[in-house]
Amino acid sequence: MNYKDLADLIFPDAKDIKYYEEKYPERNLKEGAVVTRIAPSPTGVMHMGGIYQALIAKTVARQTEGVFFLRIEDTDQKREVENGTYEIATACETFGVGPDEGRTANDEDRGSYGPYKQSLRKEIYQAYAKYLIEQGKAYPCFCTAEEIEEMRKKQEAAKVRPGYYGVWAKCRTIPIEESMKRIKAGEKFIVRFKSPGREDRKIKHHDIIKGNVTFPENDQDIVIIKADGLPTYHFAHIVDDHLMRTTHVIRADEWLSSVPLHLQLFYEMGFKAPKYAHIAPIMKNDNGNKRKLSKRKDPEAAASYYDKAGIPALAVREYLLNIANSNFENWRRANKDANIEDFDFKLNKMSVSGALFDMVKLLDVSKSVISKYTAEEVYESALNWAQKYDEDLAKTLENKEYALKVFGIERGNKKPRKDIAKWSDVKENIYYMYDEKFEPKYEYQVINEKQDVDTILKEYIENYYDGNDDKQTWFDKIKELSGKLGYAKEVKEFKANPDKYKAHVGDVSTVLRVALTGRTNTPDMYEIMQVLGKERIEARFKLAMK
RNA sequence: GGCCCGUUGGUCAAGAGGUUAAGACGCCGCCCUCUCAAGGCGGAAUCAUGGGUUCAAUUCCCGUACGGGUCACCA
Repeated sequence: MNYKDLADLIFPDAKDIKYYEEKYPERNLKEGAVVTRIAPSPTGVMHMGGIYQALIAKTVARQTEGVFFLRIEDTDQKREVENGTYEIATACETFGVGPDEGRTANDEDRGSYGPYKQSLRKEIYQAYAKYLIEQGKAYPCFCTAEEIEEMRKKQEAAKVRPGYYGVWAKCRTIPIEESMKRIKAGEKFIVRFKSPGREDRKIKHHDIIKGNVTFPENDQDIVIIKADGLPTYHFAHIVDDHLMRTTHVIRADEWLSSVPLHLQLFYEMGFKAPKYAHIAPIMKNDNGNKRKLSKRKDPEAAASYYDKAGIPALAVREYLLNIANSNFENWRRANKDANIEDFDFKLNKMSVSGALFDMVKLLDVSKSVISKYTAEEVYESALNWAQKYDEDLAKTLENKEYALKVFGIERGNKKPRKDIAKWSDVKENIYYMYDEKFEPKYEYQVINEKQDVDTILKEYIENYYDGNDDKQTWFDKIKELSGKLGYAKEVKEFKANPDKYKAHVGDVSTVLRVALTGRTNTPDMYEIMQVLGKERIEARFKLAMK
């Protein structure tokens, strides 16, 4: 009786690992190409942190002409949620961080290193577990949950480290014959890794982001195959990232402390370990306390939140890049029109500690991003968003030709407008340009007497407005009108001699603006008038004079 | 609690043994201007703390406090 017999008894049908080693050969990539991945669990909606991770992993892969893939980690079937894979895959696509290969939204594989869903890889894990058992590096453990619990209590009472290690690892020393007998008798078991580590020895590790860290060696005989035959995260990570030929594991820093275990596992399997980059999570200020964005407590943790709000995916990516590499914004100022793909992202420039999520800044980034859009792009994006989330807006936008004119106001020139931060802002920004949506609100600030207002409006439309005027002429006429009615033609002139005039040209303009749009703040009034046309201007003035 | 990691304005942060300690968001003021959004200019605001090492420490070392992570048949 030897380890081989034990291994055969436990996994009689498992293939030799050579089969998989040959099936998933080294990737044929150019020198220095990086293979990265995201490996989320389908346990609910996609988290912002997941998008962040995906963006970073994808960026690094792209920079080196490598590969970025998506693997679904569904080894905990209790926590799995329906449509989990779909949620993850579509969120990646909508935020522009879709993988080169991996599991797709319709639960299929794309790429030749699959399956990319762990529950479908059961036999692979078992083959590798068998390989370990054959070498005496893993063993069956018959301890029940109750026994483990009892052991933990004893350890607590004795004030020693909890866990399954050293003398506490009861099943580690069971003779092969006995193990086999118990298995044949139908006793339940799981498979544990036989750790060669010693807690009193240190292991040094260089993390790309965290830098040099020193840990005690792992000495825990962790579970590698659970009662349901599926692997634990640790074991799946080793097998998958080896077989999928991942070169850089970029993951949340909650994993940092299991690096000693992972390194040990890679070593004992005879695999080359990947490089690690542990990302600090995105935080939130919760009543003065900094904590991780929480899927459960924070609506803004869900990736879908940003889609619903109408923040462009590009803005989200820019903001995230901002958090990731703080020199991004300096680069952005120097390269205003450059593609974010051209930014030289550096993993090792990422912050070691988590950044507080700053919605205000995101919105500022978003404003800049949208300001660079053409009217056509604004239209398409806004319409797209409206069709998903705002029927009324979508209907309003049906007339594309007109909508393009509206979105074209102060856009496309050197200093484009920066007033839309998210598509849900659009309504408020354009509705007054639609007669059926226009809601008059006649609050004229300085010039308030109805008679004065009416005179301005009447005079202007009858004797001054001409749709063919260029902007300068157009404004000169408003000045002229102002002068005629006893208002200062220049604001400065008014300020110098406030007693000489009733008001100034700015106030006259305000009257026109309010009558026209129902608001005191609008984009350039000349352009607004151009879009509305004389008839509609007149109609609105008449309404105001009623 | 053990083990890891961290702490520069309100926020994101650059930075180096000697600096007027970058820049961005936000805030305030001014300018521009027909009003806003912008844009331009300027302002307030930061090296957690105690002890070393040093001619010199925010930067290096040790302690303290605070924050984060982790200690599962969850990932």
